[in-house]
Amino acid sequence: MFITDLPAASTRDKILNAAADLIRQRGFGATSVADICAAAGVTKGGFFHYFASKDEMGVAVATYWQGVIERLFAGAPYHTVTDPVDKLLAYVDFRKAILDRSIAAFTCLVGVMVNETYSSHPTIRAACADTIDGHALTLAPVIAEAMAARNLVTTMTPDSLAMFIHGTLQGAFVLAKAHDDPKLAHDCLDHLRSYLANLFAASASQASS
Amino acid sequence: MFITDLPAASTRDKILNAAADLIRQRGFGATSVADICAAAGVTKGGFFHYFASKDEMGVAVATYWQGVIERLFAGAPYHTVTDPVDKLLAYVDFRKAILDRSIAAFTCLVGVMVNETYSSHPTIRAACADTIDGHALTLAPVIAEAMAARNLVTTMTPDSLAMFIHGTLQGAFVLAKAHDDPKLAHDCLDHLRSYLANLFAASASQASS
DNA sequence: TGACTCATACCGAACGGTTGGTATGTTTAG
DNA sequence: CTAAACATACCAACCGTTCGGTATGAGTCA
Repeated sequence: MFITDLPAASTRDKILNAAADLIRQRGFGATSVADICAAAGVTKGGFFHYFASKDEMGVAVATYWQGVIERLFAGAPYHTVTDPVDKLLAYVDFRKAILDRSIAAFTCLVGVMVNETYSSHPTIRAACADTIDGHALTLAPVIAEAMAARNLVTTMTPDSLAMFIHGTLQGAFVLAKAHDDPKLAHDCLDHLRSYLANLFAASASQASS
Repeated sequence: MFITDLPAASTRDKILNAAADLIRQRGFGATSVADICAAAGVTKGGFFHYFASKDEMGVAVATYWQGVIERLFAGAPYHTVTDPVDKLLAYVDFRKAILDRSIAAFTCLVGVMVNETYSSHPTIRAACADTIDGHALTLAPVIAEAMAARNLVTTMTPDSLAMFIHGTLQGAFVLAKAHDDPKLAHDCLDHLRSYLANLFAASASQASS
């Protein structure tokens, strides 16, 4: 979604919301602080009252973004699914459902930012990494449960699969942007779903106990 | 690789090489034409002799990049593999082998550019899409062969799987950048490999004729 | 051969606009 | 009254772009 649409509590949040939306459309370097101020309904004085520099604000949005997606996924239906494998698939289904918005609205902020900053702005890069991990690794426990439930014997770790899922998501976003069409992303998630389904279904036959 | 290391035939290519390397590190918006000129050993006058604007040069690099990866993959060992399934897996192995360079050196130019330009520079976006498709869809025929060879019955199309593979690659790059560590990318490609292996192995049992 | 023309390749100073950032207010809340 | 929360005005640096210029070389004609 466009988080600008949400009611923003503080001025700081208003700035962060506007920045996140603009950066997702144009990237970090191409959005000026003047643009952000205009979108947030604040002047530069207000901006630099809360952030010492544009870069510092960059790490702030990356961190802020973690809270945004936390709220977005908190009420998602996959949480009510009991079987861990089904819950994992329901997570993918939820991500698919989100794709029914405009590209700029379902795309990942930190995925965009990290491309521009990973070598020149280490602090922003680190904040992006934390945000990605913070959400991605919430899947690790349900993956671990799923492995146990299906007696999956493998060298693969739950963390690694959780990161793969989110890597695939990031890649799906890139393809959708390149073609200006969410269909590519849908197809990618279908493949991801089928990978997960096969992974846990195949081992189900060799499960016993 | 850093394509700047390659011997550049023309001045135009020198500019394009320098631009590609810089953009992969900092992004399109953050690399100035002055930076590009300095890296290419050309002055601004020379730059604008070949390109009417920075944007026009953006679509030029995106197109130029297609030739670069064509040359990179032309001599890759996976071409000599005869069995289509093995060839597909060998392709993934080759992509894994490439990850043994610095992040800026194995990362995808158009994947970076499309993030910053998909909504504001339609022509650059389109050029990026063409470049991605141009390489990704070279896998479609071998996937089609693999499906035929293993009697795979599915609604999935070769094109869709080819795009999924490259979506996964793009996502792997994002994760590697976020953590400043190619290990994440390696893990992603391992999962991708296992998806492909299972996909074509599972149907082998139900293959006959 | 040599003078003249013309096109291409490239240089580098300069321009107007924009950028991130600052210095200095003025307003508001406690 | 004080301090935080903003607004206004402004600056130096940098941005993409322009443009007058030069160097080189190929083509033409006598």
